Amino acid sequence: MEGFKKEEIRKGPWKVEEDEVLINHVKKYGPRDWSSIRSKGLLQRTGKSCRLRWVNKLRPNLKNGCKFSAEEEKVVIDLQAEFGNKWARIATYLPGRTDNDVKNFWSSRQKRLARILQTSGTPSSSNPKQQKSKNKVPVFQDVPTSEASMFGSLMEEEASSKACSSSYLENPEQIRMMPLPPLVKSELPDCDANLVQYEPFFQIPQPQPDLVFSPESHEFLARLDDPYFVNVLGPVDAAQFSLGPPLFDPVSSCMNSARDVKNPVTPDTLFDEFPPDMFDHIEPLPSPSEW
DNA sequence: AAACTTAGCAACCGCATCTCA
DNA sequence: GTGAGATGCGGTTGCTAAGTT
Repeated sequence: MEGFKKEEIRKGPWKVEEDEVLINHVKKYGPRDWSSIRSKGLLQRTGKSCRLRWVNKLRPNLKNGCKFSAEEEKVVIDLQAEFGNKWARIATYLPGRTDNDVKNFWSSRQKRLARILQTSGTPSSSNPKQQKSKNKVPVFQDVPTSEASMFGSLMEEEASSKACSSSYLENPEQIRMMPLPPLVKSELPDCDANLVQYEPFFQIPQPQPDLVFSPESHEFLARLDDPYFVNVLGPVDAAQFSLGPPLFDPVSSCMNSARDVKNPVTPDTLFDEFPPDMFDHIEPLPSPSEW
């Protein structure tokens, strides 16, 4: 029985003792030879599992338990637009974040967005109470992934930039014109104290009782089912969002305060294609500090 | 207070790529 | 050149805490 147990591969949550063993292994041999941990009988975990645990939780200097700051959010959004779902690559621009962190962050964000989309697409259910429940998170089944992803970014950025000023996405001129709100230190306990977030300073108009989409909005929503949606919109591709080193240094940017957002190289121009009342009825999103 | 929903996170799985004998 | 094992990556799942009804 004992021998049988030793053959078993343990799965599920890691115990503190297991973490200690893993840490000791890394101290001795470095972050490699993961499979030898099991073959030596140190842990009943696969090499893959050990590596994942180390990379995602035990590695030094991880920002565990710290929510994404507005700046980190911006970096993820920008780099996702440029690289696509290359989470590991994106994570290299975010000190202390893992690909898993980025992936989870993006996934949550997309779900939120999908809900907003669904809500906004059904004007008849403008009752907020109805909207909050019953809304199974829709997957973008009718919209090809790339389009859904792209649209996802943009939709929410528009909403969040108004709702919580998470970082950017008003056009540069507007940003320059905007009186800066008072800065508040993030109150998240484990976070980098240097990270500063804005208090919300935009207000989204409350939903109208009888919401009516403009003809432009109807046309736009109809396009969501069009597999060639992106083509319809014109030359919108990742390259357009490219930030390029001269304009943007994600590493330093994410370590600086939100005040330093001065390179609004964003998909703003794309919004020119959107009907102006497209987002009028969207409820404000909570600021990132409230997630 | 209980039931239900949602968001966030940790971990697993399968596939791709790399390394090395 | 090739095959096996190790490693890396992205997608997905399942659990839990918090919020809502």
